[in-house]
Amino acid sequence: MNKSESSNHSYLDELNTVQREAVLYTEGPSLVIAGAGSGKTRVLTYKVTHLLEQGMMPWNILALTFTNKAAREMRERVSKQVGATKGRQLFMGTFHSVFSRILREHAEYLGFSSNFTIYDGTDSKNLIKSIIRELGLDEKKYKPRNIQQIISRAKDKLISPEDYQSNKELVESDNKADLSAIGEIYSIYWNRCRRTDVMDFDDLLVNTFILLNQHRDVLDKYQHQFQYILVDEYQDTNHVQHEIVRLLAESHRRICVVGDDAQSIYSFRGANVDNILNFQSVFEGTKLFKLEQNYRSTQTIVMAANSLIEKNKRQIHKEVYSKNATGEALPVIVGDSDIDESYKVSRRISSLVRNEGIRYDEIAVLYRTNAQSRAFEKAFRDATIPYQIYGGTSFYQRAEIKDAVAYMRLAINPRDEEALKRVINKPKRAIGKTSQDRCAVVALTKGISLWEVVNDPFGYEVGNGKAANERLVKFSELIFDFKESAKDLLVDDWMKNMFEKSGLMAAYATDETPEGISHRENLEELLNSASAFVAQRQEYGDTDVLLSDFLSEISLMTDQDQGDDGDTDKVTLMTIHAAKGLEYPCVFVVGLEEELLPSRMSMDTPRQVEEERRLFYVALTRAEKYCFLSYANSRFQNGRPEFHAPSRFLEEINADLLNWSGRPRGIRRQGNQLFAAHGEGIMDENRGKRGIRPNWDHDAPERFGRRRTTNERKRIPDEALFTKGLSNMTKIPHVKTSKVVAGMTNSSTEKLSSPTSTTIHTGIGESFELTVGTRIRHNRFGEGTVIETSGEGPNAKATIHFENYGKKQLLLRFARLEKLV
DNA sequence: CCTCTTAAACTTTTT
DNA sequence: GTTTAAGAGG
Repeated sequence: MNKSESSNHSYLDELNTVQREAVLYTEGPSLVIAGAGSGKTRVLTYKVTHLLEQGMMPWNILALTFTNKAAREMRERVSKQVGATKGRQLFMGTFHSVFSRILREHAEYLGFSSNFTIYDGTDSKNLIKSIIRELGLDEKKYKPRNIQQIISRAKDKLISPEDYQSNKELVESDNKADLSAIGEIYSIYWNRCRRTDVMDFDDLLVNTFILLNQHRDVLDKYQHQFQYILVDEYQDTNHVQHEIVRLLAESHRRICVVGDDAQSIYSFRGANVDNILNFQSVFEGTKLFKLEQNYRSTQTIVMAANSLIEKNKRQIHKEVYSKNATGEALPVIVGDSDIDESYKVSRRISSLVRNEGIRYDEIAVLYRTNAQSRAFEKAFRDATIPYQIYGGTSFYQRAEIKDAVAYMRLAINPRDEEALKRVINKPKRAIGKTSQDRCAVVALTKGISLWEVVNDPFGYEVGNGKAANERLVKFSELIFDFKESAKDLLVDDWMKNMFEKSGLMAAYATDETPEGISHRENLEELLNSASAFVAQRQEYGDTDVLLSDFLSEISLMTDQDQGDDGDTDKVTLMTIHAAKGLEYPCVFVVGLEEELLPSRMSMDTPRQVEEERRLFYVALTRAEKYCFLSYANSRFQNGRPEFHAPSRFLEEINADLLNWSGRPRGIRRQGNQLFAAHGEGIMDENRGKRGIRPNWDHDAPERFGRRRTTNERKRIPDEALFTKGLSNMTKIPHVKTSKVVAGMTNSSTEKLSSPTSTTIHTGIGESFELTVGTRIRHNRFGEGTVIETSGEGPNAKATIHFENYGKKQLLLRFARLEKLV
């Protein structure tokens, strides 16, 4: 599809008729309904390019997305067309990041400082929790998470605490639920945030709305500045986002929103499909463009997805079609258990790689809940399939990083209570719960911030002993020092200083446990990222790169935004939500069972089920060539195996488009020892659990594409891994995937070659020895080499150098190691 | 005031 | 099965 880029308007040749019309229409409001895989991003980026070529200045274009990643990618693609300078000047980002910029600029209008703190979900939940406690309410009844959700929904709908408490329906329904204090909690939460110069994620939107709605001059400024507005994924906007967009665009009405109602999957977070369904009536005279040709998937996949989604009632009618290859019916894989499912999928993947020439990085496994990843991780490790997981705990969620960030936040805004509580006694300063509680009580009764009390515990007569108060003063002086130095030190220098003076690094300095080492490394990584940030900003001529700059940058980062892990050849595992907007040649949609997809939490109302159906639709339409579906007859959930029927959505797909047969042809025909060996691994895995045996007859697709010849097979990218596995099998078959289940003994006398070696006994009568130089694999740290062994029996330890995590000492009793050969 | 042990909740999705 | 939080004991 890519043509030469010599001509200025070459990009128009790369568009079909509707796409081109959508790009060229810039006079009034437009709505682009973009079916899955219909070139939505292409339209958006070319539209920006087109506006720039018409002579519009980049800073006059506002483009809003939902993820930093989407914004970054769009900017990159536009930059390729118009150059990096213009690309950089575009006003492009997530709702939250763009609005936080605007808010910092005009914070004083709202009674905030320009350095206000942004609370993440955990912070706001903790604050709500303390408020519930302060009010003497029962935490079992007022579940912080639940209350947080209710407050968040209220904010989405622009319901202020006053509105909330004077709204009869809300008050009544809360009373009925015996949760009559919610309004009060909301009100206290709201005021506490203001008093401590804090905004949560919702506030970034709500306060932007208030700013624009109540301050005509500010609204004028931005209406004038943003001469054209583009919004991506409009189906995922909530009410307040919609209202802000409406305000910004109402004067010139040069706005283009793009989205697909069939892919609306965030209503649990307040997204309202009505925003896109009613867009034409909000902006009268809106031009509607429907992108219906799918360029991504085979005809079969598109038809399967269509047959599913047409079961939804509320939607904008469209007919997505594909002119790609017909493709094959979607194979359905049935597992006896969740474990069996994962092994069948893993074998199918191995087969695709070996026989179809598919690379690992062309494959994605999509599931409803993160918890489902575990079984696949295990199966992939056993089959030596490289993989990476999207989501999970992000860098910024790690305890030591949160500690460091808390110090950073305190230095910018000492009134930040959550940060203060987090590090006031970290590392240990002998400021215990009692001292803290006394301060909190004084702050509460006097209506001042915790920080003020900590600052002057003597003056406020906190009630602590002299020594305790002195420790508080010492801490406040430390923070004050950080605050001062943050004004002129470069972030990375500041951070180095903070690590030392706070004692954060020292706390881990002598800790030689793997955890301690990892904490140090993470802190160093944070420092590195600060240095990189400084370097990058300085490249653009910014000389003073201060803590406040860095902090506002990372406050809106999420796990989605990092660790693309390079372009390594790995299978990707992620939730369906995380997969939105992505595409893969080969997709496995797994766990297609009732109460999982649809989720048990979302099957009460038709509306919820429709959203679950859309979720499945999103999953299906990620696939380009191959789309496998799978479910398990039983699954470990809540500690016990549960049995669920196959998902109703499977039956909703046109039966002709599914392939249930799954007769094996691949395995035996290949006559490959490697596979058989993996089979043993599977049996070992299942033995003693539920007596599950691998069922060979269900593996391997009926027939998928053309088989590779032997010669072709030799050229596949992952040859090295393949042969490694083979030689593995021929040499020490039974040891390959042996797991450490029981303890181990020191058997140094037996080994002549190495004075220190440790035998690991596995639970199934096998054992292997750990000697210096042994290659092993660890659950979390990946592959590594044994450098040293020590200790005996239950205290046996090994020092191992991991390729990705460096040197770590592991207590073998706990470390589940696999030996690699 | 700190640390270790035990208990509980948790698993739907996230800017 | 995991991780985080509360409680007891030192």
